[in-house]
Amino acid sequence: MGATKTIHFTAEQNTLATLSKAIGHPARVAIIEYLLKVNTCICSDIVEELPLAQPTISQHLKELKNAGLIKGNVEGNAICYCIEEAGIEKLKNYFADLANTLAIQKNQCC
Amino acid sequence: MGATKTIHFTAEQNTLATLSKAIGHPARVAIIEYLLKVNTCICSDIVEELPLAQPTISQHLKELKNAGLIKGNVEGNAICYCIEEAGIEKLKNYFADLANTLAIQKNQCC
DNA sequence: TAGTTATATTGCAATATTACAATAAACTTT
DNA sequence: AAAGTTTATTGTAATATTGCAATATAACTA
Repeated sequence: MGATKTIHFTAEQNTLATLSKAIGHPARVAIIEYLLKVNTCICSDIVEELPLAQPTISQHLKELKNAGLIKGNVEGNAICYCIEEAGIEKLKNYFADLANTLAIQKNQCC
Repeated sequence: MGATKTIHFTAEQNTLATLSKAIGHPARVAIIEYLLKVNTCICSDIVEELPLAQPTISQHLKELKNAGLIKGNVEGNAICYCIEEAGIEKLKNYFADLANTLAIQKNQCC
């Protein structure tokens, strides 16, 4: 055993889990925040910015890309990464709905 | 190596990563959604609901509790679990702010 | 073309996560 | 008290993640 039993859950549940998991690491939070800060999308000065080795950051970028939270365009010999709005939007909406439903129910428990 | 280098990141980044990581598993998404659905907070009929063994679910509940996404009250020999609004609220706000900043910047890249 | 720059891949070690059977702990009911 | 119910813990196996050095790949520059 040891592998997540994705088959048993809905596509929506798996999608949200994948997105959340992708942000579930401080380095990846830092990458997203850096991309947001520099606005104009920057390649890997991120390596300069974070206390991690280049291969490690490359790996984190790959995970964020796979999850649909960032996208990358080749630009000369560099790669221009930036935030993929759709992914952030999904997370925003999910938690907004969740919080909203909770508020309506007035959390009448415990 | 292999352990996350939490020390190098801000408390906010680590907090968000912890919260996100906690939802980063479909079973835990399913648990949150079940707790939301039944409203009145239910103990572990969750075991009946999910295709996972009782110890596995107990473990997932523990992680959600540690992350601050659910809370549990002892009620006789059972435990009444329910959603911890504060945790959901943090996630909601974070992603709302993120999406908002993105919208303002018009995502002018790539 | 040789050198430089930017990024990805590979291989590996350390650690964490996921899942479950078996068992324990704590309370309820009979 | 004995039996049942509910949840947590322990131990263990399988798998995944994190991180990096070394190396590869690709494009640009001189």
